[in-house]
Amino acid sequence: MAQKITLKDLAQALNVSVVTVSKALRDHPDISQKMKTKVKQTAEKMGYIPNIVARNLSSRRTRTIGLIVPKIAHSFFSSLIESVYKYAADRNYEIILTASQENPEFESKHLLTMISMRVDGILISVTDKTATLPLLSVVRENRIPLVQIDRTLNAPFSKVVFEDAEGTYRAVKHAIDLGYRKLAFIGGNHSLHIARERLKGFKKAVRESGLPLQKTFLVQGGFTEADGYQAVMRFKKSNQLPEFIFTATYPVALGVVKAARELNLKIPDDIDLISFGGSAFNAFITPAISYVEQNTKEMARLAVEQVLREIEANETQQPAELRIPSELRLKETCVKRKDA
Amino acid sequence: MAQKITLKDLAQALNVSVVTVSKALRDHPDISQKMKTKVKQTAEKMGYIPNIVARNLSSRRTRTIGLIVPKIAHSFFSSLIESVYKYAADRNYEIILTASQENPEFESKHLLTMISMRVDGILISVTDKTATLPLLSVVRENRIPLVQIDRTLNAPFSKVVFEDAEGTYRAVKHAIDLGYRKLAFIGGNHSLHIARERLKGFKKAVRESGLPLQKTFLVQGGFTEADGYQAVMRFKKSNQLPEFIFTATYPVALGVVKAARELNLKIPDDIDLISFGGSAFNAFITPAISYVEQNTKEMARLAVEQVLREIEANETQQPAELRIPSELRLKETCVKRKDA
DNA sequence: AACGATAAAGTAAACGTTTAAGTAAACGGT
DNA sequence: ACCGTTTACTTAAACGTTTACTTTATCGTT
Repeated sequence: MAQKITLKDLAQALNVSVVTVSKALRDHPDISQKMKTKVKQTAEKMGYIPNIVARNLSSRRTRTIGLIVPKIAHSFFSSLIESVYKYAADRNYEIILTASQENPEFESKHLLTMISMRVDGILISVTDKTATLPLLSVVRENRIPLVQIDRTLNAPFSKVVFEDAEGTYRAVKHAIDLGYRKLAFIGGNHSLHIARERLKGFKKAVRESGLPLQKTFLVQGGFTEADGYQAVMRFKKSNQLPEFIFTATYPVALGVVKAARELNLKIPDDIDLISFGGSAFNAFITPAISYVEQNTKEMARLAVEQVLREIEANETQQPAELRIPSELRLKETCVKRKDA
Repeated sequence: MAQKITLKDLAQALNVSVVTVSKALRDHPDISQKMKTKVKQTAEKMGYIPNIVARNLSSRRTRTIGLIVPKIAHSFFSSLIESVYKYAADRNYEIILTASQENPEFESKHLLTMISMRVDGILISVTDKTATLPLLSVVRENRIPLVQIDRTLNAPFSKVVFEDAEGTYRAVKHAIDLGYRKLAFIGGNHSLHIARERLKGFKKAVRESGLPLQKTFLVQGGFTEADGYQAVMRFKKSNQLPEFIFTATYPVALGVVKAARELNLKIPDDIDLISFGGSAFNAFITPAISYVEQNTKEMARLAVEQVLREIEANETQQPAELRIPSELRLKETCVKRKDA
């Protein structure tokens, strides 16, 4: 077999029109059962493989969803991605994945590529530095359904988020109940909803307990291991160590662990810790970090469902905001009373 | 802006032909500098976004590489994927990623989808159960460049692999030098090159030392945490515990750790361990597992380069086999003499 | 026996590009 | 002044589908 078989080749072999073949293969009601089986048989026999590119151009849809995430090799995102793929596959959609590498420039470039590729919808979780995303207006103008996941901006698109404030509040309250008084928060860029919400939950818990909010203990930065590491190192330098740290992500928590080891601070005895989000590896880490659970599977499910709902609705919908409860999972940090 | 701007719209606005616009935007030498800037300006002004689907159909190439892996949320694969994306981006290629979920059926389905999408080339790392991949003949007939990565089959396509036998050999030899005598190997399906090679390296080290090869200590299975866990549990049940285990992957090693904890066996004192492949989290795990390093970045680089070489060559090439040295990284397992 | 309805096909056009093959004007060398 | 080249553009066709519309034959009703 030298050349690719096309509908035309099948049509010639069967002595029918191209459209008949096309319809037969798609089980269109126009075609008789007899013809359908005949067409399908010869398609099989001749090794016909449909050209999806041509189909996409002709039908003006691609059955494809673009997925833009900041990182792939990252426990939260890799499991989120995995689940998005699964739910999309269930609905017969393909996923085009790109990683912005926490770089807003790449992010914009990839978003443009997605539009160029004519994806039917977009799922995006922005970088930890993204303040605005000007291309969103292009997305809007072209009426491409877009759903923001977890790391969201203040923009008129649907969102799927965790109960960030509530989850953080409960975790910090738990720490206060254990007797901690010097509480720190290591979080992210304030243009992101999750950074603001998690901080809000933190502040609420502290205020409610009548404790002071120490400015130097509220760290604003990125969401990476390096951010956690640097924050602790700065605490140390200024000779002001907190008793408890809430980290806005699991990688930040690992950075804290790393810094603590280098500084010879014992966790949980010298510094205790809870993070927003866990990891498949957490059970193997000593001490296993207590965390606010992020149900990535559920998040993926809701996001895929929402974007497909918007794709399949003909008119533009009101943006939805879907919230996933986040429960505290106590492991080996933050489990005993400070003075025990 | 209601409708998408096309080349035709630009051509009308500029009063030139569609082809002139197309060529101008692509910096084709046919077009004068003056016209190029004029076209580009109005394209910018009118918010033109190229339709990649139409381009792909017309040009019969997609500048896209299909990447099929068994798993995404897996330390080895997620970093491999991340690097593949980077190197592809450097060369202006897009990646279409799918995960077979260690399921050969999905794998075949995805491979067919890739062909349907007319990717220019394919990178594949097969599942831990794949024995043959019949669609490879279709890939061959259609002259689609395909490069196998890490988990390879015996098929006439280029491969990028680690020095599996050598790396394993050195690790096991190291264990023997430390005084271990009861050595086990937990590996994968023998239809995979890496399973055979790693086992070969293991056997070579054992034989060279004049030690016996115990059949019950050579476990053939999958590459997951569950496989490692079950293997140890079976060792225990048969009352035959090895002193040292070499695991063919890092997840298998984690399974061993998990089983050891449940059985109250101390690592490295009761059972010692080296795995093929590490993880970004390894430094946080106690004890940090010693491992044979897999340089995923280099593997990705070679794979992307090789597939692009084959894409850009007009005729079919002789399959290449690229091998990446694998060094032993000693961490906290397998570092002290057995009788110390 | 005539009629509209239905079933099962076919024809024409379109999707938005690129590639290949012209064409007309300007240019340069002898 | 002539002719071959080069420059800068245009025209025509193709990529492989799908969608919208049309045609023809068949069938059950009255």
